[in-house]
Amino acid sequence: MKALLKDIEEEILSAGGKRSRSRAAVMEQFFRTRNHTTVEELTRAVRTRFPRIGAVTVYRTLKLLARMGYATELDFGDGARRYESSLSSHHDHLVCTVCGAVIEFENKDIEKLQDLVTLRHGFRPAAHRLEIFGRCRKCAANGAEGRNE
Amino acid sequence: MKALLKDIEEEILSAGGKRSRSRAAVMEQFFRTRNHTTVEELTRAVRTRFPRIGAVTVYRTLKLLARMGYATELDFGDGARRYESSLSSHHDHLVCTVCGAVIEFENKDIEKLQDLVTLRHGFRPAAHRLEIFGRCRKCAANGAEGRNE
DNA sequence: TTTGATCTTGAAATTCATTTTCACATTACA
DNA sequence: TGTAATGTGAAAATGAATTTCAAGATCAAA
Ligand SMILES: [Mn+2]
Ligand SMILES: [Mn+2]
Ligand SMILES: [Zn+2]
Ligand SMILES: [Zn+2]
Repeated sequence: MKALLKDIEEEILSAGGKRSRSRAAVMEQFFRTRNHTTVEELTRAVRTRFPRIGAVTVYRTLKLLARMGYATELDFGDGARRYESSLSSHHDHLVCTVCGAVIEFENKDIEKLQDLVTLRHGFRPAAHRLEIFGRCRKCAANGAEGRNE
Repeated sequence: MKALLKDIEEEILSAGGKRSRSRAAVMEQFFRTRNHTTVEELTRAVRTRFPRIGAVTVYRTLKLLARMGYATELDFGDGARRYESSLSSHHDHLVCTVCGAVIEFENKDIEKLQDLVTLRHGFRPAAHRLEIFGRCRKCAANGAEGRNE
């Protein structure tokens, strides 16, 4: 984690960037915070310790991390872009439309079938996303209704 | 197609709505137009014949069709919501990040594996989306680069 | 038909996430 | 240090989508 931040800083430096305390604070908070966070959430979290850091810097830092491959941009269709660290291996998501819970899963068989599909179409895949929306176990039991019902 | 529009009108009526020429024009254009269209595109198309129809009506009509189950909202991550008729059977998409081409595919095996995944998590799926981004055959041959490279 | 309650429309205003701008601060490096 | 480049944060701008509202259309009951 300490090493990770150091690596990223080095990479920024060798790309002509400079170090910055604000950015370091945002990055540290990001890798520490729960996954699938929004800019707004992360900004609030960072500000408890560094009240002067603006949301713009959070936007910029997350975009930078995404460009560098250390973060992945997500969109669960609720109006706010979400980010997750790309250190954990690739996975897809079950999104509960009632309580917002996000369950991660990984399924090699699905991925293999995807490769077959793209191959069949002469398509060179670069990325994919699979999101399944519905009710999590708890919310299904409650009989609660989601945001689209 | 004529019958479809009639059905939708009836359904709107019996739900307490009223007929409207503008909405009828938008709906007809929508089911006639190419798939995966944006509000902006559809508005332009409708306006060639009914110049007084505003974009707001197109927004409203598409939202209505989506709510009624006749249209599906899509998001290919390029900033504009897209819609497609939900009359054709369920399918997922390969999206070329170079030329914007969209290839539809359907894979029952993938869907079955998805059901296994949700079952395993006690998750009640209501909808899902699977999008694979990359280069279509033509753009891959060209060696062209996409919007994220 | 006329009436009047209700729905629909389109322009303008608003919202909201994100991006851009810009003056000032910070950093790297000689 | 000096200085050229990058980074910051507040405010302004952007842009898609939604809301508001006054005027227009539709429908069922008289
Ligand atoms: Mn995740
Ligand atoms: Mn499609
Ligand atoms: Zn839930
Ligand atoms: Zn292409």
